[in-house]
Order: sequence, then structure tokens, then C-alpha cells
Amino acid sequence: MKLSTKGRYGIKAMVDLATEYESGEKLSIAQLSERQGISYAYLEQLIALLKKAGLVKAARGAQGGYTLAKTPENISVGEVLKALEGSTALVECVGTDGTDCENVCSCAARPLWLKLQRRIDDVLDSTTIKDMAEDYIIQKERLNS
Amino acid sequence: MKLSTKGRYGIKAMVDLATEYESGEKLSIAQLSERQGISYAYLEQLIALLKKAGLVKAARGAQGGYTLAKTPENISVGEVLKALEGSTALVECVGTDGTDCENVCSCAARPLWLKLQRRIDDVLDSTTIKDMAEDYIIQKERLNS
DNA sequence: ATATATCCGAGTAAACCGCTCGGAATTATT
DNA sequence: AATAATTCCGAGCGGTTTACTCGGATATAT
Repeated sequence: MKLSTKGRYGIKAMVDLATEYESGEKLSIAQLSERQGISYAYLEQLIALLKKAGLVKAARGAQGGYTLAKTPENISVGEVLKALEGSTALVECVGTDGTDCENVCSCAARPLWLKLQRRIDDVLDSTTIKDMAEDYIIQKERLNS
Repeated sequence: MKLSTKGRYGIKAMVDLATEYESGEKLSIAQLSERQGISYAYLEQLIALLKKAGLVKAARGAQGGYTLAKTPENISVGEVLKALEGSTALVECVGTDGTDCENVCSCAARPLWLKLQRRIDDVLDSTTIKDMAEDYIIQKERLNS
């Protein structure tokens, strides 16, 4: 029941990108990895997933880098996690892809998993990258004062 | 972010045991594994964890078996999962053991993880094995009619 | 005594995690 | 045109976890 570093690192990178969204500045993998303390080569892979999911845009070549593909308030945390982890489902049988386990009707635990999943998705879908970026900026200011 | 079979199988076994709680009947590993479709030797290990956590009682020897150590309404799903998986924490830094990551104050994601974890624990702690057993019995009746 | 159980430790194949590495392709700068 | 900076991509890899199996020791009702 653990969230992997993929999800955690990816979220951090997205939040960092969000702080530059207004200015339109790009951030390179090198910058992101330095600022967030994530291994360069590993982060590269995570960003590739985010790009494939249409959450970030890349500019190739020298002076290139990444920007968010949408406004931060239009990117939910759930979307990001889904891109990185494949799914936010706690158990396969309550995933959004409609795959049900063979004994849906007789599974004692299914109602519990459904309830749990609904609560989780509530939070993930209602929290945006913008929300997180705002918290992040406030935190950074507090540290500097 | 997946729940392992340990948790899922263990919950199923506990719910099955709860259905026999009133009658005081014991269930052996063989019976539980047959009724719930779980490998015998694997289930043995899971039950050992539940026993260590004081959730089930064992009667050794011939005609032995297991019973719940407490009334089903006094066993929360959260307790059971904790016994089986070690913790219900999604990320280490919000676990109940007080271990915080090195950059608690500067982590952009921490508020999100805290909120998420609170929602999860709400459900897990407020749902009891009795609740689940009741659902289970209703389901079985529906199947037979 | 015997059959039926729990108890216990070890082993194991496969998957997953958290990376690293090497190089190809693209583009701004000089 | 050359160079440096960057994204893009696939492969590999050591360690851990998962989901089991197996072999036996121990306890106990019959």
C-alpha cells in the first residue's frame, strides 16, 4: 500500500514546473533534478511518462527544457499519479478500466475497496497542481524569513 | 499504491471467521483456504501474523482451528491491515510511528499526503469486521436465491 | 497410537523498484 | 559549420518484495 518514488518525485517535479508557469520559463532535467534532489537519469524517465500523458511539453536542443502543457489549475494530482503509476487503484478490482475480478458478486471485501477508492479519488481529483504550488511557495517564503 | 494479497486475503479470512463467531465454531486453515480460495500454506503464514497481533486465537491439535480473539465489532479493518502489511501508510513520512522525512518543512507534497492518509484511515478505522461480515452474509443469501 | 491440526523456518521464481549507462537526435549559440 | 546543450530512448542491474511451496516439529482429540 505504498506510493512509489515515481509518484512522489513526479508530483514534486510538476509542482516545481508550476511555479514557473506564469513566467513561461522552461526548466531542464538538470535544473529540476538539482532543485528537487532527484537523480538526473531517473527523473528523465519520469518526465518521459508525464510527456507521454500530455502533462508537460518539451523543447529540444540547447536552452530547451520543459513546461506544463496545461494551466496548473487544470492539472489534478490524480492525473499526474495515473500517468506515473499507471493507476491510482488500490486493488485491481475497483480500477477505472472496468476490469473486475472473477468473483465480484461474492467478494466480501469489494464494498470496502469501493468506498476506500472513492475517498482516495475524491482527494486526488479535487487537488490541483496549482493548489500544491501555492502551498509550496508559501513554505519557501517562510523558510527564507 | 497497490494493496498486496496479504491484506486482501487476510481480510477475507477474518470476515469468514466472523461469520462463525456467534456459534463459537472453529475454522481450520484447510477450511478457510477452501472456502476463500487461498493457498493453504500461504494462508498459514497470514494467520500467523493475525495471531501475533492478537486478532485470532488458535486451538492446536486434532479438531483444532481458529476463532476471532475479539468480537467482530471490536476489530477494525485498519487493525487487520496493519497486522498484515505492517502499516497502512501510503508514504513513510505520514506514518503513525512518527518518522518524518528529512525535509518535512520544505516538502511541497506533505500536506497532500497527510490529507489523503487521514481520509484513508477514517474509512479503515470506522469499518469493522462485523460490518463486512454482515455484507458478506447478505451477498451469499442473494446468490442462493 | 494415530490422525489431525497448528507452528515454524527455509527456499524460490518472478516481478518490481530505483536507479545507472551509453548513445542517438535535435537545436541554440558561436 | 562546429560545438555545446539538451531531449529522447533502450538496455541493464542489484536489491527488495511478493506470493508462494516444502519439510518437518509440536500439540492434541479420538
